[in-house]
Amino acid sequence: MKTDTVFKRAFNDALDLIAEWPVGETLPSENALATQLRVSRTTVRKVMAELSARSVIGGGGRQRIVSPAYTKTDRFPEVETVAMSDQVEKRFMEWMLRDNARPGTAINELELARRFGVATTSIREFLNRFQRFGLIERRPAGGWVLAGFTTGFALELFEIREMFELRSARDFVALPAHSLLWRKLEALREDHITLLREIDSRFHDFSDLDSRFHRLVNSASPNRFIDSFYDVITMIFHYHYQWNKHDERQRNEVAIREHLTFIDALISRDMEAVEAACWGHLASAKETLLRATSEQGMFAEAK
Amino acid sequence: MKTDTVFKRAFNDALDLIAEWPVGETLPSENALATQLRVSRTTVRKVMAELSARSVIGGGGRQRIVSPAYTKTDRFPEVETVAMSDQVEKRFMEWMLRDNARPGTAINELELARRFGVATTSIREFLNRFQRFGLIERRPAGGWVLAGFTTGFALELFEIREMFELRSARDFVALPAHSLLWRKLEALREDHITLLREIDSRFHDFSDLDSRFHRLVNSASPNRFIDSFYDVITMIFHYHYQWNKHDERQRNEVAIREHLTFIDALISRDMEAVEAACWGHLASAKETLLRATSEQGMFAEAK
DNA sequence: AAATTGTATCTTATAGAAAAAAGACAAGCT
DNA sequence: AGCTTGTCTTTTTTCTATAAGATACAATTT
Repeated sequence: MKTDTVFKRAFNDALDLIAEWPVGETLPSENALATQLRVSRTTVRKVMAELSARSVIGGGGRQRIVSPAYTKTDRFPEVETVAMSDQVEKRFMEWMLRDNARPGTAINELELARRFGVATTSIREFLNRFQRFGLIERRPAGGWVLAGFTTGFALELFEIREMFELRSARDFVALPAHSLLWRKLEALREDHITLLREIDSRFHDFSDLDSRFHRLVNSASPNRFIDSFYDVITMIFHYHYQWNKHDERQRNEVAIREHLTFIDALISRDMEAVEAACWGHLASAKETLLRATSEQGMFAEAK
Repeated sequence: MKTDTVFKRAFNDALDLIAEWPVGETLPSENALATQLRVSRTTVRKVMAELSARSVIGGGGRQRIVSPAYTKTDRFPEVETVAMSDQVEKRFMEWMLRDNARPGTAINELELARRFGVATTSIREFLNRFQRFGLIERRPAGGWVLAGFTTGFALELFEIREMFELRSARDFVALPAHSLLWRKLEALREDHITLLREIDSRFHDFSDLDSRFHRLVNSASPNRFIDSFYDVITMIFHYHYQWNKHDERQRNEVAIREHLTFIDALISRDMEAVEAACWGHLASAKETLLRATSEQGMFAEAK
C-alpha cells in the first residue's frame, strides 16, 4: 500500500497557509491550492476534508473559510512527510557510513528490509536506482556488494570531476556577452558575497550554493551525462556536509572565497586564471573529502 | 513467481555436454557440473532429475550414466532461456526504436506491462536500472518520460567518449614496458588481424571485439565512472549493430582497420599518432551513429 | 461561458506471497 | 580425510492485490 506522505506534507503546508489567512475570508479554489501545495486536486480535497474534520476550516462547497473557532491543531511529524524511497536512501547511507558496513560486504535485501522495516520491494527499487552512484555493484550471480565510500572512490570521482569542470569552464568563457548565464553568474556572485557576510550564522546554506554554482557552470553547454554525474557529486556532498561537522564553518568560508575567485576569473574571460581557480578549488574540495575518508574508521580501503 | 530460465538454459547446456559423453561412462559429480554449467547444485539436481525423467540418463546416486537407450530429446526453446529482465530490456528497445515512441512520450508502466505481458514490477525494475543510460528521465511528479535516442543524445555521448578515450589512451602509453596490458594489446591486435582475414563470414563478431578493445584501453587506469559510461556505449552499440544492417560488413572492416592504426600508434608510444588515430576512429564511429539516427524516421529530434 | 466542485477512472507505490535458485549443513561413500 | 549426495534454509525474482494520488470528465454554480 502506498504511504500517504504526500497528503501529510500537503496538510502541514496547508496549516502554514491558513495561519496567514484572514478568518472569515473564503479560501482559494481547489485548483489554486493544488498548484500552491504542489499536489493534485485529489490530495487538496483530502486535506480540506481533514481540516474540516478537525474544525480548522468551516463551511463547505465553495464557501470554505478559516473557522472563527480555529485552534492550533497538531501537524504531522516530519518523518511521516518524507517519501518512503527517500527514507530508505537516508537509512542506507547511515548504515553504510555509520555502521559496520565495510567495502566488499554482501548486501542482503531481506536483511535490509527487516532492518529498515520496509518491504523488500522498496529495497530493490532503491538498490536499482542507487547503483548508478557507483557505491554498490551488482554481482553476476545476483545480489549486490558494497563498493563503499572509499578513498579510491573519492579519487576516481575527482578525476572525472576535474575533466568535466574544466571543460565546462572553457565553454562558459566562450559564451557570448549577451548570454543570460552571465547575469545569472552575476546574481550568484552576489549570493556568495551575502553568504560570506553572514557566514557565522548561515554556513549551513553553503551546500546548496555550491551545487547551484557548479550546475550553473555546467549549464553553459548542457550534457546529460555530465548532469547525471553531478547528481553523484550532489549526493555525496549532501551526506558529507551532513555528517562531517568538523571545521564546517571554516571549510565553507574557504570554499566561498574560492568560488568567488573562480567567478571573477570567469567574468574576466581570462582562461588561464579560470584554469588556475578551477584547479585550486577542486584541489581543496578533494582534500577535504579525502581527509574525511581517512578520519573516520569506516572509510578505510578494503582489499 | 520466479521464472525458470536458469534451469532451462542449464538443461540445454547439459544436453550439449551429454551429446559428447561416452555412453555407459559415469557423469561428473554434481559440483563439477554446477561449475561447468555456471549454476548452483540445486539447479544441477533439477536438471538431472529432468534428464532422468526423460530417460536421457540412467542410474541414480553416484552412478549416473548416459542411457544406452538415449534418444534425442527436445531442447527448451531459446526464448525461454533468457531472463525476464533481459527480455524486458530487448522489448523496450524495440518499442522505443521500432515503434512509434517519440522523445517526450510519457511512459506508462501499466501499458508497457500489458504490452510486454509481464507484471508492472518487472517494468519498474527495468526503468530504474535503465535510467542511468540517459534514454529515459524521471518526472518530478512520478512517472517517466522518454528522452529517446536522438541526435542530441548521440552528440552528448560522443563528447564524453572523446574525453574519456583520449585520457585513457594517454595513460595507456605511459604504462611501463613490462605491463601485462601490452601483451593483452598484442593479443587483441592478432584477433583484429584474424577477423579482418575472415571478415566476409564473421563480420558480426566485430561488435564484441570493439567492446573488448575499448575496455582494454580503459583498463590502463581504471575508473568506475568511466567503466560505467562504457556500459552505455556497449548497450547503444549492441542495439545499433543489431538493427542497422546497412553496409554492415563494410563499416566493420573500416572500423577494424582504424583499431589497428590505433593499436599500432599505442605500441609505438607516439602520443601524437595516438591522438590522431583516436580522433579519427571516434569521428568515424560518431558519423556512423549519427547517420543511423537520421536515416530512420523515429530518431528525429523532438522539440 | 468560465470557473469550480463532484465523481469516476487510471496510474503508481508499496505490501505480501510463492516459486526458483543459491547456499549451508549433515550424512554417506570410497 | 576428502568428495559426493541428500536435505533444509535463505535469498532473489516475480506475481497479484490494494490504497494513495493523479487525471479526466460530468455536473453545478456564479
